[in-house]
Order: sequence, then C-alpha cells, then structure tokens
Amino acid sequence: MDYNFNEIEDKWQKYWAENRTFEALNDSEKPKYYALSMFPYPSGAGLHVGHPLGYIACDIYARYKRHKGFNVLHPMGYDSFGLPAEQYAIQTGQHPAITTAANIKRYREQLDQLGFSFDWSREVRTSDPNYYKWTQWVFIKLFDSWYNNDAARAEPIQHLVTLFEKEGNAKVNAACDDDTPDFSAADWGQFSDTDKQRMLLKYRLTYLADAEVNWCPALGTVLANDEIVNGVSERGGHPVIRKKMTQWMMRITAYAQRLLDGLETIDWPQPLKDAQTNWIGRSEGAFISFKIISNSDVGALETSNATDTLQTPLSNSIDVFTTRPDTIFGVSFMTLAPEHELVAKITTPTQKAEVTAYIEATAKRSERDRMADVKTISGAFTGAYAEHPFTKAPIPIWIGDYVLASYGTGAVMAVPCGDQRDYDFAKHFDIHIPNIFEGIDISKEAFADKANTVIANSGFLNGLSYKEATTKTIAELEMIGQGKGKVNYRLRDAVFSRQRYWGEPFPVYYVNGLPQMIDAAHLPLELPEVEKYLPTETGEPPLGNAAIWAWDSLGKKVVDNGEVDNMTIFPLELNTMPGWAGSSQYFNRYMDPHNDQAIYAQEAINYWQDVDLYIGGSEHATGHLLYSRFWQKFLFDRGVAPKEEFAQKLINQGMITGTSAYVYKDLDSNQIFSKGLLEGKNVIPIHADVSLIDASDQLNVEAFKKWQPEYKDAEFILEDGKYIVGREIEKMSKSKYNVVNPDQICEAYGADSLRLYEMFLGPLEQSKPWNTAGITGVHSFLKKLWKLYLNIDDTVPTGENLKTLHKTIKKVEADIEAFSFNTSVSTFMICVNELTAQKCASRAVLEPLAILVSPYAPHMAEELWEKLGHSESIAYATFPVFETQYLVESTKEYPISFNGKLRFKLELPLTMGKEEIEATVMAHEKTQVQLQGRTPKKVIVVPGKIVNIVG
RNA sequence: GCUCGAGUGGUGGAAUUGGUAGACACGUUGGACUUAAAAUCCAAUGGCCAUUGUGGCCGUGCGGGUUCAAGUCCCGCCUCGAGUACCA
Repeated sequence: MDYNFNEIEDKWQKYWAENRTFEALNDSEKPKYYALSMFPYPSGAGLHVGHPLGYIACDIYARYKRHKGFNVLHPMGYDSFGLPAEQYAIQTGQHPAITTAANIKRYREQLDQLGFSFDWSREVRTSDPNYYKWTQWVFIKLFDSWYNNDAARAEPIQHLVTLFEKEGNAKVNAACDDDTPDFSAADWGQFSDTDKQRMLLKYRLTYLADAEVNWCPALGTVLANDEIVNGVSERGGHPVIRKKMTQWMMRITAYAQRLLDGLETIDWPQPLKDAQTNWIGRSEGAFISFKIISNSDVGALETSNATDTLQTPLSNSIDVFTTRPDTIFGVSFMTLAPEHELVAKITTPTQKAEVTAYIEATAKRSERDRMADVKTISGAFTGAYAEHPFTKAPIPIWIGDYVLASYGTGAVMAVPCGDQRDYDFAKHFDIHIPNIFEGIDISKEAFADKANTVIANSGFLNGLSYKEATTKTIAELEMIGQGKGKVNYRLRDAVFSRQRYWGEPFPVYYVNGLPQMIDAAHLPLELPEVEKYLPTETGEPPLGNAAIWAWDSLGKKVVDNGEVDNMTIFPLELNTMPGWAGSSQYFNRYMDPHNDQAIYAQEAINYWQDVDLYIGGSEHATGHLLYSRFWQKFLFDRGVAPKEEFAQKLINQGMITGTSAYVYKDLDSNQIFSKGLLEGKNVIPIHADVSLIDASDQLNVEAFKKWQPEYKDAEFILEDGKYIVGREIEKMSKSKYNVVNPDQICEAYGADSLRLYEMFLGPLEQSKPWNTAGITGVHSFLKKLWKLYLNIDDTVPTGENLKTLHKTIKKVEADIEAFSFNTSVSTFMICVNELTAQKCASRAVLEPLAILVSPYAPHMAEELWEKLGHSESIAYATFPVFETQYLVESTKEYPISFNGKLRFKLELPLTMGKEEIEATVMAHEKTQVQLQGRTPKKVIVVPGKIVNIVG
C-alpha cells in the first residue's frame, strides 16, 4: 500500500473542518496557550512558498502545546484594508471589497491545503464593519483620554476638565502640545465652549494638528519618503512639496518611556528590541538657550514678551538640545539646520547670497544623500553671533546640513574638541578649537570618551568628571534661566490620517470646524459608496466623492439629504485611518471575535490574557509592533486590557529567498552557453523559469524554447551533453521567474512534505534560499515512516527499539521548546532509519512516534493513528513524555593534571544499568575506555568530564 | 557613517556549558534490481599525500591571543546581508 498523500490530506482536512477539531473554548480546566501568527494582507498574487514559513512553525508549536495538555488558541484572519486593492479599484472601477473578498478566498484555499490547525471560527477581517466598529471605538476612547505624566497613565478627559475647573492647568503635568498656554480656573470658566474644545484637543491622545507632509499636487495625495525619488514622485515623476496639512495624530510620545521600559519585560529578539530602543531614542541632556547678540541686523528681529524662554522660545535666542552640557565651555560655534526658521532672520546682508545658495544646494539633496556622504563637509556662515551663557563671548552662528531640522531643536552647540563632526566642521572652516579636556591631545581628533573626561579651562567646571560637570552645568543654567535638564526622545507623534478610500472611516464629524465623536451606539460608521476612488477635483480625499457623507444633529447618519434641514447636518471626516489601525488590537479581538456589545468580553480577555507566542517578520519592528504595544498600554490604562504588553514571546521568521536560474546568451551570436563554458565569452544572463531546471541544475532545453519562443532557434552549447544553468539567490518575485507556489509542491509531494521541508531548510530566524530539489529527502522520510507502520504488531520492543525512541523523544522535545525545528526533523529521519534497520514493528514504539511526528506531518500522523486503531483524532492525544536518562553520566570530575588510575561510575541508558570501570588516565589527555555491554562501547574520557559514546 | 546579524564541503545546514568538525539532507560517483526508465535499496563522497592493512598532513572568512583543548572565548581586520531618521 503506497503512501497516497493527496487522498490522506483531503480526508483529514475535511475531518478537521467537520469536527471543528481546532476550535478553542473560552474557558477550560486546562492551562491556556495563545499561539499567534501575524495575519496576512491578502494580496492578489496569492501565497508563495516563503509565506507559510512562520505559520508552519507556529502551527507546530500550537499542536505541540495541545499535545502537552494546553487549551490552545491559534486563530487566523486578514489585514484586509490596503493600498493594492484601492489601486486596482482606481484602474478598473471594481470595488476594493470585491477584490479583497476574492483574494481572501484564494488565500483560504491555499492555507487549508497546508493543514494548519487554525480556529477559523474566530477569523477576523480588518475591513469588515463588524470588526472596524471596534477600531473606531478605540479611536473614540483615545480621543476621550489624556496622559497624566504624574500618574504615568492615560485617564479619562473628564478628569482633566475637573482639574481645569478647580485649578487651571498650572499643576497639571500632562503630555500635551508644546504651545499650550497657562490658564487659571477662572480663565477656564470664561473660555467659550469652542475655546475649551480647542484647549482639550491639545491634551487628547488623538488630536488634530498641522503636520508637515510630502504633498504631491498632481496625484492629490501624501507620499511616504520611500515613494519620493530625487524630489519627485516615484509614480509619474510629479513634483512633491513639503506642506502643512491638518491631520489626526496619535500621541505615542506620551508612552515613550513606558514603551522603552516594557521591552525589559518581554521575550522578544534582541535585534528587534534594539530597533525599537533606537527608534524611541532616549537621550539625557539639557536644553540650553543662547541669546543672539544684537548687531546692525538684529533690529529686524521680533521681540517677544513671553516669560518662559524654554516653552515658547524667544525668536532672538537659539535653543539647542545637548547630551553633553559638561562641554559648555568648549563651544566655539553653533550650527543650525539649513531649514531652521531663524536662518532667514539672522543672516546678515553680506552673507545673504552665500547662505541662500547653500540652502538651495541642500534642498536638492535627499536625506539619504546627506547621510551617505559624511566625508563632504559643507556649511555657510550666517554672519550672526550668539552669546555664551557664562563667558558672554560671541559665538559665530553657522548653518550646516549635518544638522537635521527634524531632531531636537534643529540646532546644535558645536563643541569641536568633544564631537568628531563638530571637529571636522571646525577644521574645514578654520574655526577655533578650544581644548577643555585635562591631559588630552586634540590636535588629531575629537575626544568623546565620557567615562575618562576631566574638564579643564571651563571656569566653575574645572577638574570635574562628565557626570559632576553635567549636574553642575544644569544647575547653573537653571539659576540664570537659560536652560534645564531634559530627557529627549527622538520618537515623534504618529500621523494617523490617510487620503485614501480603502481604510477605516474616522467616527468623526465637524461642528464649526471642531471634531466631534459619533456616539459609540451608532458604530460602525461604514464606508460610503463612491463613484471614483481618486481624490476629488478640489483635492479632497476620495470620501469627498460620496454623494452622502454627513451626520445629523441627532447623531444619525444622513441617508437622504433632502429630508433634513441643512442647518442640522454636519460634514464627516474625509480622511481614513492608516493600515496599522486595524492591526493594533486584532490579537485581543480574536479572544471574542463575534461580540457586538463590546470589543471583547472581560471574561474572555481575563481568561486568555495575552499572546504567549507571536511569530512574524522583523520588518514590522518599528511599525505594527510599536503601535500595537502603544495601543495595548493605552487599553491597559483604561482598564480594557489586563496586560500591559500584548505578546510575551516573539519570534521573527527569516525570509525564504528564491534561487533564480540563468542561461547565458552570447552577445554577438545566437548561441546560448552552458555555465561552465563562459570563460572569455561576452554573454548576457537571461532568467530561466525555475520549474524548467532539475535537481542537478540541468536545463530542459526543449521546454525552455517552448516557454520563450524568441530563443527557439538559438543554439544551446552543452557541456558533457547537458545545459547547466547559473544560480543566483534573489528575492522571490514573478519578474525573476523564481516563484514557487505551495500548490505545486502540495500536488507533487503533499502538504506534510512541504511542512517538513520548510522546517528542514534551516533555522527559523535565518533567511535561506528555496530549492525544490531538496524536498525529495523529507518526502522519502515520510514514505519510510509509512512503511514502518505497514507490518505493525504487538511484540515487546527491544532495548534497542526503546533507546531509539527515547533518544528521539528527548531530542525532539528539546528542539521544539527551543524552536529549533530544523534539527528535530533530522532527528526524525535518523530515528526512522534506525527503526527500519532494527525491523521494529512494535506498537509500543510506533504509537508514541506517531504522536511525536504529528505537529510536523499532521495528516500522515492522523492516518497512522487511525491505522493503530484509535477512533479519536490525534489532535487529542497526549505528547509522549518519558523519563529520559542520560546516556552516560560521570559521577565525579577529576583534575586536568591528574595522572594515574581512576574508577568511573557510568549510568547507562535504559535497561543497561550502571557500570564501574577502571582506566588509566594521562594528564591533559583524552582517555578511551571500553564498556562491557551487550554491544561493547568505547567511551572517550576527557579531563574534567566524560563526553561521548562512540560505536 | 551608525545599529544589528552572518561567514563551516559542490549545496542547505549539524556541532548542549570550549571537548572526536562536517550530523541529517541534496547533489555527484559506483553498484544491485529492471529490456529500459522511474521508484527502491547498498556503498563512497572536505582537501592533499601515502598506501593497499591499519596511516599522515591541512582544514570552520583573514591575522593575532587565551587554553591541555577554540567553529565556539578575547583583540584587530575583511566580506556579505538587514535596518537606518548624521539623533548632537
């Protein structure tokens, strides 16, 4: 009887679906385990073999945990809002919902084929109104909250209103807009309702603000940095301008410190934690205010009566942020970003031409250019001077493109002796470099070693260390009112508006230009039908095309403009939410996905708590994975979620790359040369479809000619009668003809082979090339496994049989726990080879083996389980746990330098018992001893311990 | 430039805490079974040298170091990959 994988797989997929084998209960006597794969965007291209890698790993672990007696939640869904469906709609007019539904259908077929143990009864789709109702609900909740820095948590906005009524905002320590003015309780009482709303907007966790965006007038849309090449749009080559637009923002910066602290409590990969840490970018230092010295031009400067020079900077001073306030006496110039707003105001007439030319030159360079090219030093002198806060000495003010407008204050105090970039700048422009470090030679380079800093030539700081001098400087600055200590983050608030159609509508309408939330009882606010998915002619987002998109004063969506008094209807928000909105809380929604009274029942989340294992790509490090942590912390603060971090453990699966194949066409003739014949030839490589290549890189020439008829008359120059292709590792893509679909593999080898092979390819986290040829190895393993079960009987297993089994159990279990699936597949292969050689047919050995294999090859395992006479699905079987014994155990270590006779007590596997042997050992040398067993063994003894059995 | 990761046979990759480097698999070569092919099974397979018996030398990107012992630890380089917002 052959191993008929197609038949077996169809049978069990059907069985699992009919018996709802993998549906999880929201309460159970068993301990809970939540294993989650990142849900996919259902693209039109379907899955290729690279996509399921993480799903397979997660599924293996989920099945393993079920066998271990856990109540496992293993759901799947779709992140189904997104740009491709919208662009397809723009081209064809087909509604994105239709495109999306078709893509999802295809995804589901492909996923089902692979035998995942997903609980499909919990499927979510972010574009489903029943789902995005709760995305909108979270948005309203954010709007209804402010961040109390003293309590370090989000609180209802009503608390803040109460505070304002009582004592104004003087004592309120909140995350809020920088330009928030002070007001008293009396002021608040006199504010109009509109003023109050405006003021509260400065505190809410989601708020409207003018954000600078890359606006492309021709496309009528905002572009990401990635979509801009050399100052014009990647698509169409239209000009792009920086423009301020009113956008919804998320006050993620309020959570900067907690997002940082939380990283220490979760088991995520270090590189990913590093990426988030760097993204949040905490640095300790000080804000320092430098007065601009009056000269003939300074009359033009505005003067201001503001009292707090730090909150609302005077226009005749320059604020800088520095991490090295201790080097304040080393300042010999200042550098502003060329885009800094003060540049135009302070530049002297004599320097005007040079500065303007420099700014123009800078504007043409992309940030990437500015970054890649650190060797070219450029800048210009503005002609203006600032005053040193302590020495009162004049400091020349320069502009330079090594200073970025977007970080800190867009200005730096330059300390050339302590910072290499400042040093290089000073050398290049021949600016004085004062030395403020005791005993340090700065004639060649700057000295930036904080730990070994002793300050000199610095007035009241002389002789102090970095730490002491920093504290002292900040104290002195605070005394003269020209600075204060400050923790700065590079993290910035996230823009939350998109000028798109295919996204969640904001539950927002406007009264007198001020945003109002729709009553939650009326959610979801569903997307309107539009004629066109492009921006309107007046440049409004696509929702502006809707015939009806307004709200009446009773809080009901207007269905017919004609019936309602125009005075009581209000416009709805035209922007939609970004892609990451729907993915920022989906993991919680899976816990209670059909609840339409609440985002999820408290009992449900109290049971499931959080994700135990999350598997997905590292490309989400500073996007989805940061925003989700932010939302989760917010939901935690507001009592909606019981855990502050949503995922305890996270694994980044690596990418599976394609192995492209090339043929080599001679440039001057119609000959195509095999790979080994290229010496001295002038050839151009041409992609060949990977399905035309066999395991030994030989091309099927006739099939190639058929596939690319333009080469049907070409002469193929063979080596040893074969055409050998060249190979190159590239990303899998249609254009490189290296895409391999899981469907093809499943048809030829079965889903179990594919699952095993994807795991066998290499470590989960590593990126590795796909090569279909290698799948025969794991496929023949399955066939051998099948054969083992053909002659099953009830004989008592031999010691050898049991040893093989126990060895396998121990290794496989340890490997699964360590997510080292590749080595466990090898262990299976060895096991089956050994049992085959031993002619083992014992049920006592093969029954546990079937369970052991089942996470990897579930269909095969189910079939074998049935063959063993079990009526229940293997999904309910318990993982075999045996007391595994150490193969060899030394009871005592001996010193490396020992010379002479020693007795070793060895504990042997299984039934072999214990044995004592005597051996003569030499200092520093390995010793071989012979064991008297049923089969004699050699044991290598090394100084200090016993290592291994041989033979 | 910075941050993180990785370099082991023809290929993908093994190698608990430093302890017989190359497990397992692909490929290749030879053999068995076949009219033949496929499938299956058996054997060999890091390099070099020697030899017909067992043997010797060199080998984990490069150069040093620690150690009885280094793929593994330390120092200095090189190459490749990923991320990136010159973060003051």
